[in-house]
Amino acid sequence: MSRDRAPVALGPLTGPAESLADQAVAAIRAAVRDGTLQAGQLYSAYQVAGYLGVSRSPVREALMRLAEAGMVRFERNRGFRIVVPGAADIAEVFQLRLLLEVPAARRAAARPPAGLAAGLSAELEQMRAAARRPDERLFMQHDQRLHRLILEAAGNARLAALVDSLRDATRTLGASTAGRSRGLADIAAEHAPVIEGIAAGDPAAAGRAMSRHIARTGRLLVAQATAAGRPPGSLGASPAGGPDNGADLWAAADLQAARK
Amino acid sequence: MSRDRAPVALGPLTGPAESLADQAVAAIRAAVRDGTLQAGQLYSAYQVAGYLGVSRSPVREALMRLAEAGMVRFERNRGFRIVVPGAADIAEVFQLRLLLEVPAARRAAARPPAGLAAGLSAELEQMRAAARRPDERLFMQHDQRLHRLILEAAGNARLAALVDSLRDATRTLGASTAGRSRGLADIAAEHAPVIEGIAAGDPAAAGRAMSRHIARTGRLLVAQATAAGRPPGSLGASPAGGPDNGADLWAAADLQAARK
DNA sequence: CTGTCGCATGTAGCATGCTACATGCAGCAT
DNA sequence: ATGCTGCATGTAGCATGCTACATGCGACAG
Repeated sequence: MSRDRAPVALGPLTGPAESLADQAVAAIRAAVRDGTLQAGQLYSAYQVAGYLGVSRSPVREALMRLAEAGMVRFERNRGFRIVVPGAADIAEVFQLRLLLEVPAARRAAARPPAGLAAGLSAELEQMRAAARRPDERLFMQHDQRLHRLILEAAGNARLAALVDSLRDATRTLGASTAGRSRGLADIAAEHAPVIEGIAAGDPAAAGRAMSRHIARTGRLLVAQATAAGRPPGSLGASPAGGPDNGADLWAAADLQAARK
Repeated sequence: MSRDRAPVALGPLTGPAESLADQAVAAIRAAVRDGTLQAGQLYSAYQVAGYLGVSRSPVREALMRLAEAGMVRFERNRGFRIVVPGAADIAEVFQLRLLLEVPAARRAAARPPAGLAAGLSAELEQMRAAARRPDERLFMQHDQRLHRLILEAAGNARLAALVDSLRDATRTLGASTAGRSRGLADIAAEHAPVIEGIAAGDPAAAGRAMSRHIARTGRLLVAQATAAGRPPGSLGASPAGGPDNGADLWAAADLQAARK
């Protein structure tokens, strides 16, 4: 090493921490949120590329990632479509979220990192504020952040990433549920006992509360999808499924059995 | 509709059910299994494309999917590397498998589809046969099939796909554990109580057996990765992790708590 | 002998060209 | 009128061209 040289401490620049494909993913997610890309409608990677001012490659890559998450679906030589998850899809996603997020909440309560409870309370407060406006987009944003804090506290990065991916599959549902805005405050309230359980270091309570919250949300969305059928005319991919669709989120029942 | 025409019933050809990218994924997985692509070594999409006789596009796509599963890692402007999972990675994967496969086993036992028990027994027999040879590759193949049968029986397609993806991340470990071939019969034996539990329609027993099996495997691999350090000189990406690495697969302990 | 620099080499990432194919619609036979 | 057929249109998927950059190595200054 050289002798005298001003020691410079610079972040390694992180490189292009955000490749065009990453940006495209974010842009498409945003476009779906605000309705620029409507669910059920057929689009092409061509137009999206032009719309974003980049070539088709990164757009295609972004779409493929989202397709793997179940948010979009490719139709060979036709285009791609924003997927409206059917009741069966919603049930699957929420079954998985139960399996993953409930233990995460327990873990977070058992070994809460410093400052976790404070961060959670802050997010909850933001959710309540957003519910009062009401601003559903903002609400969902803080909801996601709250859940993410818990998942990260569980200390398993893959778990957090997985749940993020699962949320993508049901992302179209949040914005499309008009008239449900009245329930935002209720949804926020469901998070309170989770936070209390974590703050109190009570894994069982935190897990129970999280289980209730997710199961309730899942049941509501499944029922909504089942009842509404296909209101606008979009076709929700409902592969198989059968009549006992969702099986009332068997994981919830499964957890009950395990807790016996 | 026309009047008289022989009604022909042909499968819709499934289209190119196997795109080049899909084939590339399979080929790369196989190459990793049989050592054509060595873990820790640096390769490029260029050479793989030539090796497979296709262009870089589908190869890149395949690599990106595998990267998302954690099997390979891209290094900007350098190439890609078959990831040797560190102890922390292994712990994460097996935590998740516990969270997902244990409930799946319970569900399969609670609602066993027709013929499931028979199929499971057949796979187990194949595993035993492979253990006697011993043929580790064949063994692992039937092991995966057995697990997949259970996951599919749980009736959640995403769950099955997820676990498949998780297996990719630890795929390099199976073939590299020389001298462990003696334990193949033991591993096969661990599956027996799972099958019995499912056949008997006893969810609790099936779940317990599956939990033991996965936790044991995970602990073994974590210990192996921790002890061996880095034998050949390959660098296993061990981001953070700390000393309490793996935390003995907290999910296992978490399940104990839940079963209280 | 040691540390630094410049260059050749090779890659990921992005842009763009090319092909087979799925669909919609007009024209035609019936 | 009605159902089939051929073609124009537009897309996914694959192949290929292009650029910035990360690294290894050898020349060279100190």
